[in-house]
Amino acid sequence: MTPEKFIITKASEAIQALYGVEIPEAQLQVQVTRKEFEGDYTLVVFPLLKISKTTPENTGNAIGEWLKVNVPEISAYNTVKGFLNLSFSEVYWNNVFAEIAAAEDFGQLEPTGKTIMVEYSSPNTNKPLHLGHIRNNLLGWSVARLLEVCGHNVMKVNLVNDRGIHICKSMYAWKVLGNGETPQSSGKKGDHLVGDYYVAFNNLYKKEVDELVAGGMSKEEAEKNAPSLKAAQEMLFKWENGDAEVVELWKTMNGWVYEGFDKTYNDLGINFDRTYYESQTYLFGKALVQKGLEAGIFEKQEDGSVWCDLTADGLDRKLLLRGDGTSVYMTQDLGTAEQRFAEYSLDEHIYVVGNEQNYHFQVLKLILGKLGFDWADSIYHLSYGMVELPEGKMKSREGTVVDADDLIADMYNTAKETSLELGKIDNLSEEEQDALFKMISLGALKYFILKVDPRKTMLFDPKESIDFNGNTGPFIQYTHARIKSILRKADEKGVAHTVDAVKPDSELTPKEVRIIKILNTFPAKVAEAGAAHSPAVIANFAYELAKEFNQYYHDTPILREENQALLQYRLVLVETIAKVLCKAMSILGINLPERM
RNA sequence: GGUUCGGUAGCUCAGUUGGAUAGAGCAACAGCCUUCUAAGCUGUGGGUCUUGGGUUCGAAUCCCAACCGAAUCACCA
Repeated sequence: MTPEKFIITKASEAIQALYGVEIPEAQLQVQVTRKEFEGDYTLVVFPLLKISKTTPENTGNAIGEWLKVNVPEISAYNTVKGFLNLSFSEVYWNNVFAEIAAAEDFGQLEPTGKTIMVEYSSPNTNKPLHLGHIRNNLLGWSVARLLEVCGHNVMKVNLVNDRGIHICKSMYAWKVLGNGETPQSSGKKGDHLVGDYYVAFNNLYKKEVDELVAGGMSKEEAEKNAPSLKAAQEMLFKWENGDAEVVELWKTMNGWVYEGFDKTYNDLGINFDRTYYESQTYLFGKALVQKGLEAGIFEKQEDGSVWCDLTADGLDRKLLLRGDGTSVYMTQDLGTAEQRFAEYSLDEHIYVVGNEQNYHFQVLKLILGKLGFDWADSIYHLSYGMVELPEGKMKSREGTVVDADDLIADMYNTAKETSLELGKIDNLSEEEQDALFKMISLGALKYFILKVDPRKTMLFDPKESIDFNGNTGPFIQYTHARIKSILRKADEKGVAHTVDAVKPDSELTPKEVRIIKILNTFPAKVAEAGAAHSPAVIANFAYELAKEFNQYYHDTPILREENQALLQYRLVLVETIAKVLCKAMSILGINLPERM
């Protein structure tokens, strides 16, 4: 039971005893006591004045006195205005800490038996990943991990957009301009190679349009009739009809892209339990449209196109099948959702997709509900904000995208430079150093992205590389390395650090009580983060804990403490901090080093 | 125009089931390494929480209106 819950329970007993009134627990408010007042937790007494029919001070004092006399855990109280500040006894905090320190896997919540699918990443196969994808990938992976820690069964899936006109554009450009270039022949990473041809296509297309316009054609006409676009459309048509040559080229070039993506995913430390390909799912959903037509939910126009009228729900009419009977994105998503819920009997399905698609998911949910699926409400669009540059949005056409691989490499170099400059790891081997640089650079990147509330648009300034000081991943990694260094030295000296050192009457400094309080909030933070689908909550928790440790470390002797009982207690305390930091950071996908 | 989301220190961000004097980091300035890792710690300065109303013992937080910004409203995905 959390201290807050404990106080609420006891306070309602107090009110029952003092005023003979049964009070709903929701009416009792407990918060952490502000640092300028004495106490651990504060009961807000304003809402109780109607019951006590006296001043806030009298009410607070009466309840405080009752609690102090009747509840052994509560050792003191004071009332300031309408706030009853309560202090817990040292015995209480020692017991709390002993439980945390002895816990097998503190912060891991009880299994819920629920199955949750998290779809994230979902790239197009015509260009390499950029910073926006990084946010998606890190967020998706981390939320999945967070939900595991919350006790759910989680399935991570990727839906690769491997077909469509955009891929055909790369394919066409490669065919006419590529001279058979391959990743092997050029040494380029596959996704970058294909991306280069996508750019080449657009240049070619633009040139053709300009020429047509110069020849007297209207801009609109020219954009439709440029030969390269016609050729790409022709390829898409051939692909859909199974043309052997086109399909072969499509397979080859997608293969290059997948190799490239795999490397980037691997560098980021993310993975999936299952990968879907749109080439295999893009026909899904047509049966559902038929069903909706029969049920009278959808309507067919004279040209054969099928629509869903959502104007009554404050939205517009939505197309579900084109006049020629081919499906659109929405059609496929309807079918895919049905298929997944049926196959895995999901309790929740989370889509990690940028907020530019809010409308799409609003419509998706609505239509699934109209089709009568009771699981329509179990769909959750984790809508995250864009990553912007100081100049504004990233635009591939203007060459302002921050490439994922470049960024990862830059971070690595910065981590290496900083580490070598500080010179604390000279005795590590080359391999160990390399692993450390990776860990630190990735820690900095992941923390930078994940500490921000997912819903918010965030800013990235390429000119100022991501920080390694202050509220950052490396700060927390450094904290961990410090603790591990202490523990190594304790082991060398043969000083024990087991939970046995924690006794009910162990003496505690105010700082130690504060640390125990913070540690104790971890499970609640995990639950809160899970409910909000926000790893940022965990990042903030880890930072607060690390900061608290660094202050403690600065002015409290640990290894140098001469009193053996105190020394051992403190070792257990810092070791527990390290464990909790590891668990918390594992939710963000960040590893913590033994030394740095 | 409709819908959705956002606006907190110079910059990047916390804080919103309504609570006491709104917090961190960066940047600036001033200190702390013969002592457990200075990627650290301490201090100083920096705020009409976009604006105006309302609700109440109490509002950054809830409601209404306005202003500013973003996204979206395709026979694209």
